[in-house]
Amino acid sequence: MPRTDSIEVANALHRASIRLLRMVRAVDDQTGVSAPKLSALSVLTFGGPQNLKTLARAEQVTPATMSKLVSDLEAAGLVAKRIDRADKRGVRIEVTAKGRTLMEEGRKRRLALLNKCIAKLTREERAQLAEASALMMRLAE
Amino acid sequence: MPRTDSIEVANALHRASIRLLRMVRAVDDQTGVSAPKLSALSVLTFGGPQNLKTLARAEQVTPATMSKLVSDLEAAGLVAKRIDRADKRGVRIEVTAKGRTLMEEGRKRRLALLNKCIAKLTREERAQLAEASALMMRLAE
DNA sequence: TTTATTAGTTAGTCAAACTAATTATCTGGG
DNA sequence: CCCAGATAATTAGTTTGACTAACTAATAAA
Repeated sequence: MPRTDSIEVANALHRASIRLLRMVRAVDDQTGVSAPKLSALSVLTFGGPQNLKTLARAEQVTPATMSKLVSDLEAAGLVAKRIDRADKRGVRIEVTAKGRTLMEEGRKRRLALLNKCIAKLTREERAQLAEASALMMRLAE
Repeated sequence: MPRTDSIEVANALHRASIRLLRMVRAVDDQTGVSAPKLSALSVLTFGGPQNLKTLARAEQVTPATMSKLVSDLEAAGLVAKRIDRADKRGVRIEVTAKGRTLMEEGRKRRLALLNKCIAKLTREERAQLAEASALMMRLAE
């Protein structure tokens, strides 16, 4: 039975989170695209086309930082930029077919990894983790 | 009732982990010491004095990277280095009193944050998170 | 219509990661 | 016993991603 006082729970969660993210990153590295770029690409894939400022805020970086990430993604052919017709200062950034393919391959790789670990858990344990995720989101609100 | 298939659980955990670490980092930033340095300091505090190679492995960085982190920590008076008597190639790195104080203050700040969130959970929810942490560690083995 | 604001980019800086090369020390096989 | 090779740490140099500040271009407001 694990300890349930705040500080112990927090430390355990902290360590576990670090480990988990490290494992996922190892798989994502295989795409050849860095984590910050992959993350931005993911936002564009699942959140749809958007302008630079919105994307920067979603990723919690400055517009200047995002500008560079996006221009690198564009050079790699993973996103396309187009000037916003309504406001010519703005750009509309969207994922290309190549970008989508890369994301899909990443998803497959991640799934392959999962079949080697999460699948080993029982249905009950998976449910436990799913509920814990919801609690963690509530915590960090 | 959250979904329990692998890919959904994994995505939920991934997002939750990112959020949680981001929240903790905001507090740790107040120490004025960067996350990588703070992490190394933590290993030294709880794992005791050790040589550079061991510390580098614990933090999963190259000895070259750790060498710089440690020399910065030394310049800040948070750790002390001493040549190993048994093997003069090696150094013994240990936390100073100042380093311990900083860690302790960090712990207090983190606790203060926790009293504003984890404490809001019920005893049962905390137990749930504690068990989930253990599962996450098993996942990432 | 002039002034202020907003969107994005560019330039320059910094920290932290890496690899490769260097220095100093240790160790084992002839 | 001693030298060749291994090992510990550091140093040099590069890359990436973060920042701020300064800039251009376009829009909004006075």
